[in-house]
Amino acid sequence: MKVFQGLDASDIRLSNNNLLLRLLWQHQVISRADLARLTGMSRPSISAIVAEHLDLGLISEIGHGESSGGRRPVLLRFEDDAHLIAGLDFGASHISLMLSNLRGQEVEWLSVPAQTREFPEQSIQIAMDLLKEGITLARRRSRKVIGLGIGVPSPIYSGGDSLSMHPAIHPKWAGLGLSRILKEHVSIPIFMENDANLGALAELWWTERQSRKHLLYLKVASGLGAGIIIDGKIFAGAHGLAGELGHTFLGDRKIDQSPTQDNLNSMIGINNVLAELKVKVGQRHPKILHRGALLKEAFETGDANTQDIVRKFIHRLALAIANAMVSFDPELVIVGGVVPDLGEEILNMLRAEIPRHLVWPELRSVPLECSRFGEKQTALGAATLVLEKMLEDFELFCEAREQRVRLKEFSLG
Amino acid sequence: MKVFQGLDASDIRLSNNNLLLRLLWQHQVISRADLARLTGMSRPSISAIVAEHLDLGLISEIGHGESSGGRRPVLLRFEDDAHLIAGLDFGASHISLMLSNLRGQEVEWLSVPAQTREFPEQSIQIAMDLLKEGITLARRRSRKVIGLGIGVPSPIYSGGDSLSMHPAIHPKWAGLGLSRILKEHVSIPIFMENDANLGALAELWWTERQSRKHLLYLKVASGLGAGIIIDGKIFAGAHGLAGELGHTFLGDRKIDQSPTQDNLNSMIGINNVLAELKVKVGQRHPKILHRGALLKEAFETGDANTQDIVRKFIHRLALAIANAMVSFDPELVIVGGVVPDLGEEILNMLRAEIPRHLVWPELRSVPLECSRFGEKQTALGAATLVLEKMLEDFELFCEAREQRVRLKEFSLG
DNA sequence: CCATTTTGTTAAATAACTTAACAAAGTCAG
DNA sequence: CTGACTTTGTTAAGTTATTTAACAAAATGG
Repeated sequence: MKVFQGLDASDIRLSNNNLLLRLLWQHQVISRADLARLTGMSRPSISAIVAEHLDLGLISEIGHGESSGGRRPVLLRFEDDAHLIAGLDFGASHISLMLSNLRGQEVEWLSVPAQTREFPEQSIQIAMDLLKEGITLARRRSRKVIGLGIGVPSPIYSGGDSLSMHPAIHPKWAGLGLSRILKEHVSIPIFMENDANLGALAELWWTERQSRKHLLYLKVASGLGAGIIIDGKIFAGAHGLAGELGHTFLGDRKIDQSPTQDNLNSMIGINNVLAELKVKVGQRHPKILHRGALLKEAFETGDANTQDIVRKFIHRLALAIANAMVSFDPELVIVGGVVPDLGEEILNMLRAEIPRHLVWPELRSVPLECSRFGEKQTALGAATLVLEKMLEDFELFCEAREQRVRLKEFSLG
Repeated sequence: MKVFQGLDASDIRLSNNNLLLRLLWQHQVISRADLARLTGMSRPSISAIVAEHLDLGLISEIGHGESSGGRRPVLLRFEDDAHLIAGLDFGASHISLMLSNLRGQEVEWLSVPAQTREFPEQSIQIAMDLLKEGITLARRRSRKVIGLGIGVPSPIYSGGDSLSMHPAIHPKWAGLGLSRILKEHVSIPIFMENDANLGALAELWWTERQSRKHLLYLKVASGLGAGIIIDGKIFAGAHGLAGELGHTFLGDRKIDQSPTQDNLNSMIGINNVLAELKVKVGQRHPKILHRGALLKEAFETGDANTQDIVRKFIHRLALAIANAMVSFDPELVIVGGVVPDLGEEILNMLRAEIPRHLVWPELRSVPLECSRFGEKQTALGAATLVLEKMLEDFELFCEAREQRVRLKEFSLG
């Protein structure tokens, strides 16, 4: 119904308000006169809106800029540290919380080992505790946490009034409405997304790529997941399943095979590859993300057979990436998960093979880069998701004034 | 730069103007009072905007509706036949022109055999002639053609100031800026798109599916192409290559194979399948689209070996569709090209196999339907593209008042 | 040092919407 | 059949956000 809503004068103010906030954020420091030039709006209007933002403390006047032949402009600065954002990551082996400022800069980092897939209740308890600690830390800095982003290693499942892990791959989470449970205990805006999509979002926002409209992020870990950015936004599909490339097939598959066999998750998943290499995963690499180094080591020190297995892995990954590129036609491909730890030699094999599977010149010259945030990728992406929503609709800032945290009351069963 | 433009009062009017036009179009017949309720706008505002549309002749008052306990409402009707739209299809074997009204209803249909891939200049000449004839026919009905949509069997290539066929797969079209050439001779708004995307658009708009946000259209003809609708809009990717699924790979591909071998185009393309079946394609089936019937016939009358080949074809197609579904996560899948002519038996084989490759329950219950517009699919989609643009930005209607057609002057080299 | 430029503000004008009031045209109970 | 009530569409006045025009403050520069 909202779609068919007519606009009135106050909607203009809302829209222009958000526009100026975005521009102030983007430019960090800018004058009213420049804002007027940038937007085509008149200086009186700019002044009126800027006054509101000054009142709210999101920007401040920091003195004068250089004259360009007349009166010197007053410089406005976006206050990156006005508030904090929480990014929560339900990883495979850890639950982590990042507190970031409004520029995606890490302020606090907390991480606790946890088997999220196996122990949902315990995981939620850990998340609550982390959140509580994060809010305490924020308070110590006299800052408020204005929003919470949550990353999960699963497509987002919309069950009833809540978002949660997908029961098809997280059966023990079935019936646990994660977003609802958290909402009952934290009264700030909450957003939830798949980890690969958040990884893509982090790359889009924090590595000089905000101008890219279409971006493909491939996370190779225990399986293969894609984060898809279309028109600068996460694309999740009709049921949150878009980009679940681990559940696609490459080989000459038999009709009677189960869809959990022989898919890209099993062909490309790092644990399967390490198992095939008979590499023991010891205490040295408790985090899946760090198992790329094991593969690198095996390749560098192994015999011909070992190298063949690695080559086969890279071959399949190259095919999967080429296929995904033709499907989504991105401007940039970023590979995350274990890939950044594979080392230059293996990476160059990958970079060399992909174009061999592409007919289109445009795609052959699409850059392939490594993700840069390691184990913090998802948490940072989760914080970024909150920031994105807030720069989009500034009213959320205003609503999120008073947060009551009642974490102590939490207990399941 | 336009992105950062601030809004002012006249933008509200523009937006509300378009909103009402869309609603009038959707409802076909509706009163001012209902429009006010639907949009949340006040009745005086509605009246003011409706008056403008009445002036332009896009709607008319057609009497009174039923009373709901008070004064009877004046009913407004969208005038579907106020203008005509041209949809031009550069097919593999034919060039066709559809004139449609503003409801996607066919008014004229012209089609001429042509080898577009081989003879670009001749094809353009044919298209010009068709367009000229179409405009003449429109004039005879005292109607104006207010926009031209063009469908091409190629990704759209943006070279310089023009859109054209992609030179990588249409080498003879290299350097021919199709949209520019046509723009020089027809002074109405022109839009161009890939045929699979237009097929998807036609399905979205004209078969009670306008509420679907994400839709996947798969055209199986000489190759495999996907039309992708995301959020109700065509998704073409960064270089117009999104959904070129014929250039992805399924089998256990060798690293040194060329990307033009062993891809889905060759595995699923109808001509290759018919060749494997040793079916002679005679005069009976000059159009690729109609070769589905040959496959059906072969399956129904053939020996075990023949049936196996058809089964293998369906198996591969099922895998390709399942993979595409996991990638794009649509609400609905529509198969076009030769598939609608394969008959119920083969279609049921396809419908039965796809869910076997899907883990996600949501995807297993996504409907698979056949496209319904046959050889007119692309031309209808092209006309639809124009309509979409115009309902989105009504100003295009106003600009397209005076069309000067100088088709006679056209000649290449 | 004075004319010119640039910036930011104040005051009046403009454009689109809203609300309030009203007339027209209908329903419905008694 | 009549009078109270409802619904629709219009007119007039009020609101909100914008714009333009005018101006003051502050800097440049010959």
